[in-house]
Amino acid sequence: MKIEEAIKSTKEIELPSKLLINLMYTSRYVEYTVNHFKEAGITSQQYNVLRILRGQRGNPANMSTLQERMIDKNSNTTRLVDKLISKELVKRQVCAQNRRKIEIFITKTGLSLLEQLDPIIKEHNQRITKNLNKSELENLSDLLDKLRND
Amino acid sequence: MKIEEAIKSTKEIELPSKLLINLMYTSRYVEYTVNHFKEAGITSQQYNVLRILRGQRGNPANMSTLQERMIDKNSNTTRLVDKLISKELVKRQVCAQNRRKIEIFITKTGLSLLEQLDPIIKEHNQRITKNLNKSELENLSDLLDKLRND
DNA sequence: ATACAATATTTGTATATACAAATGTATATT
DNA sequence: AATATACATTTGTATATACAAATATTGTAT
Repeated sequence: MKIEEAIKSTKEIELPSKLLINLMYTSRYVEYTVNHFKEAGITSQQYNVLRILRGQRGNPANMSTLQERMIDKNSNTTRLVDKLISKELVKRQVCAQNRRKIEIFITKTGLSLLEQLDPIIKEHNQRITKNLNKSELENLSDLLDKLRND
Repeated sequence: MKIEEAIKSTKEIELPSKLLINLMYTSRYVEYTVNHFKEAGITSQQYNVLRILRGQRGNPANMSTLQERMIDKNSNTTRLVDKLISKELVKRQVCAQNRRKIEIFITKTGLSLLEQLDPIIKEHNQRITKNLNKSELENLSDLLDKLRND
């Protein structure tokens, strides 16, 4: 379905606006199809933080690093991490070198939650992008990169 | 900047996941660049509702129509409309034919707020998409349509 | 050493969102 | 007509988000 149809727009929208609406609409569409996180008892933001922490391969990340790498940068990282701590998926400790900094580590429990989600998410991601072949996926990703290029 | 760089991913991500991350990241990126709404005292969801109502050209929309056409469908439409009413940007009345339904109209104040925002948003949308030429924009929009096609 | 600015994170408070349950209205069935 | 079912929206409640102000720590200049 073309985006104009999807949002039932009557009159023609100019190209830049149309594209941006399409971008946000499609992004929301993709997010709505995901419910693995809810089943696992976390939010997508929390998942995102866990992924960043796993990517650290044993090294801790501090708050500012998390904030910088998160897809949705507007969340309140302190409270987001609080939630993960209460679920025992991460732990926190004050940085010995600089006590303003906090070091966040993913726990064993956190890692095994991710491992449990990995195949489900992989399968889902393939399914949701199934209409596009490899070169279209690459093309689309490149165009998004180019859009952001500032 | 390539998406891997943007989110500082160390190891290679498979294409479908990479694309979906890029999609969400870029969508958020675009949203963060917008602050006209805040200046106008509304949220982007509220703006979205106002746009839908203007698109009705004098005809009312009811709650379910708004919900269906909104970019972000998970908002609580009742309360969102409540906010707009308190700002006198829309008005609501019970449908005479079917009193379960509520008819929402945009007010003169709502319309002139949109008119005031129109050129600002148009200019901004052009600026934020300036790295892509016409055919790239079309191509990108088509790929997003194709992705969603179910 | 003291004062001051810079950095890193947390907290307070207001607002928004998610989602199930409740309400009120219309339509269909007996 | 009474009852059940479907429909459209609202409300309750828990949680999340936004963002400014506060706190704590460090580095730097006097």
